[in-house]
Amino acid sequence: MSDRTDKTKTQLFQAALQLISEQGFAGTTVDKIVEHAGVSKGTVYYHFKGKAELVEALIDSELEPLAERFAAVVLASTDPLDRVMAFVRTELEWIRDNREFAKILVTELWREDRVWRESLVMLRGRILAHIADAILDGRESGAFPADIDPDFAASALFGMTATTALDWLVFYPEQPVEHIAGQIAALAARAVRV
Amino acid sequence: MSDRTDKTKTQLFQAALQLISEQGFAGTTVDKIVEHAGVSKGTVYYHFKGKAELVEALIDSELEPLAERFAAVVLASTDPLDRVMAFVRTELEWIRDNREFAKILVTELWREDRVWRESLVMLRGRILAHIADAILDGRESGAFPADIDPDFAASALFGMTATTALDWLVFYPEQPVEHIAGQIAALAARAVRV
Amino acid sequence: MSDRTDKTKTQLFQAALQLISEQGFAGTTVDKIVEHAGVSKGTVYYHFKGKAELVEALIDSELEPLAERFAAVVLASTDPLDRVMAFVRTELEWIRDNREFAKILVTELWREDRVWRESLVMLRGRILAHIADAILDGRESGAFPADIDPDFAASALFGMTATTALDWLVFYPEQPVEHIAGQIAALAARAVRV
Amino acid sequence: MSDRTDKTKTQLFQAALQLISEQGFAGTTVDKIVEHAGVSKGTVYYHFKGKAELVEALIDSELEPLAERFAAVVLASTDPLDRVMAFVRTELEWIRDNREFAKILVTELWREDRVWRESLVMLRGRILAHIADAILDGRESGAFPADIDPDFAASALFGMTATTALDWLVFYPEQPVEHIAGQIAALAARAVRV
DNA sequence: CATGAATGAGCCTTCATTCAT
DNA sequence: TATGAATGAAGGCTCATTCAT
Repeated sequence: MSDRTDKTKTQLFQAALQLISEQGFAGTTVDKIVEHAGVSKGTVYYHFKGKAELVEALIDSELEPLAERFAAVVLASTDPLDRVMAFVRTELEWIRDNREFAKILVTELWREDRVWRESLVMLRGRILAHIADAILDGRESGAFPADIDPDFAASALFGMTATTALDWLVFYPEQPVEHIAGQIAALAARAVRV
Repeated sequence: MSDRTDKTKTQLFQAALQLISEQGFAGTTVDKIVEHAGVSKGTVYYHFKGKAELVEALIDSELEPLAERFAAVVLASTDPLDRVMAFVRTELEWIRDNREFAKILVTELWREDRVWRESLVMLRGRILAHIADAILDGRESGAFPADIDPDFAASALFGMTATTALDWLVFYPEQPVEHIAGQIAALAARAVRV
Repeated sequence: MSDRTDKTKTQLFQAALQLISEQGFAGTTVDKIVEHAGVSKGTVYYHFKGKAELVEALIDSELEPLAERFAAVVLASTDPLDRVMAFVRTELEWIRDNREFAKILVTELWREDRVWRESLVMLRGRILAHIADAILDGRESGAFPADIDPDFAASALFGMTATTALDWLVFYPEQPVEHIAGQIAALAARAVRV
Repeated sequence: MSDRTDKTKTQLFQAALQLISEQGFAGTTVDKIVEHAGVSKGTVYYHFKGKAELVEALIDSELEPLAERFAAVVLASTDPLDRVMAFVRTELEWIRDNREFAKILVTELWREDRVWRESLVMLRGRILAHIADAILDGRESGAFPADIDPDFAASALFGMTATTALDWLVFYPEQPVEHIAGQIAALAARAVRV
């Protein structure tokens, strides 16, 4: 992949990311994307099979670093609760910094007719595996309830954090992030402890 | 509103509900709806201003009973924890029985370009107010932590239940509902304890 | 099918026929057709599944009368040679009067990727069956050679007439039709004699 | 023209010939051709003015040998009927061996909007001249009818052979070639004899 | 109250061609 | 001599909406 190709794809990704977060996938036309990116329409179809594949590539390129960040964070400690809290904090920070992209993820994750769904599901699996692992550790060491289902709890913590953060950012954006973070952390910590 | 009007609207609602739950809002054309409903295309525009208004009316007609159900459930007890748990259980049951419609709600709630968004936000407010009220009671009675933010906790419990239930129904549909219910209830109960 | 629908389809057929005979199928855009027909673009897609289906319907509507004309002509006599000559003459006249449409038929008949190919092949079969029948009669009565293959000879006479007529009309349009007719008739008559 | 240029053009010709015979001219994109030929897209425009000129050059390169073959065959004898029959047999063999290319020729010959049409028409003229010459000989020697039009008859024989052969190959490919050859030869022989 | 033919703006995509390297 | 990224005009098609009946 040449430098020129690299640059063009980056421009397309940035334009698509901004527009889709603002107007959704269906509402974002290829015309708008290329106008924003400053390239011609045919360029999209030179680099990608179509609009959907462009978005798929965009999602992949955005999510790969995210998955790695989660992995690093969760592996940074050995204490189960620390690991869970680090995970929740990281998720929260990421949503705060990528609010629009996070909205895309939530609204697209359960749609079964999207070509990039597989990417999202795979990513979700990789991320949740880390946190489920930490919960399993905590359950076995007695720090977490004996009857907790690690996979399920991981899903619950992830979803609670995501939707709550979005709710707050969308409906009450004036609230300081620290307050949200503290509240989510407190709820999460209580939810898993014995 | 005559009987004939009533019947026509009902047919349109049923067709739209089924199709949108299967193929999304954008994927559901007016043509498909009227074909399913067994009426002509012009009929939609005789009864509604357009497709969006039809969906809005549909959502209103579906959600009103839901809001009332939540209100009744939460008011049925005076014990804070009972009220919270009843709420979670009701939400779970509703998602289980209206899985596709629940998907619509989640994927549409944060989209700011939908005409029916106001309906959804209003509904969310009404529902969350009940549970926030219960949490406030619990905080004041000492049953729940003193530093819990009722609005925030309500949002968190609601979101956790919704996303987790959907996760499970979509990704692991073979899991028995009882298991999900038990795990969500346990997490929720722990999350609000002192 | 209402009167209005009838009228619209007729307009579309006329426009498509003229344009395709002038510029071929691929060269004839839907935009051009609707402009010529005086209707809007969407009308094509209201009445037909797409451009190809419009052309298919057009071909069907044009060819049906042609097939009937051939049938009537061939059945008008009982003398084998008369029947064959009447067939050749009719084919020639039709090509002379529908020169452009005839070009379409020849250039499309052997293309295997056209949706209307089946229509053309069916028509060819129906037409050739009549002439093959006449040739078989002639063979059995001794008027035609004993070893002549009726199906084959029918195909040969049909093709000879068609390509020769087109050749002359396209390459030497100044030649009087009578000369062509006489020559073709003489060749055909000799070709089947004992 | 360097060796490299030669090799590149040959690769492009081979790729184009195969693809066009399979998918037609319009269905064969420059992208497909260069991919098949293993060269880059710009190469086509370095060696040719465009797609059409590439095809024109291809047709010229393919047809030149064919024209020479016809010339040689027709000139190999002095007996008019032998010459005519040799011509028909050669045409038939060529169509049998180049079935797809023959289809291209038939479907393109009457289209007036192709840049290579001139090539085809010129070729047709050269080929038909040979056979018309033989027929003229036969007419003057009394072997053929006195009122036969040589140009016309040449066109008729050529067209009859071509369309009949294609008909058979396309619609009844299981028929042995010998049967077709015998029938065409018999028809042709009868058609021109006194 | 209902119909359904007609509309047309807007969409995604194709593809021959250009041009800087 | 060759490359391949970029171009943009043009095409077929969708679909919410209108309107005469």
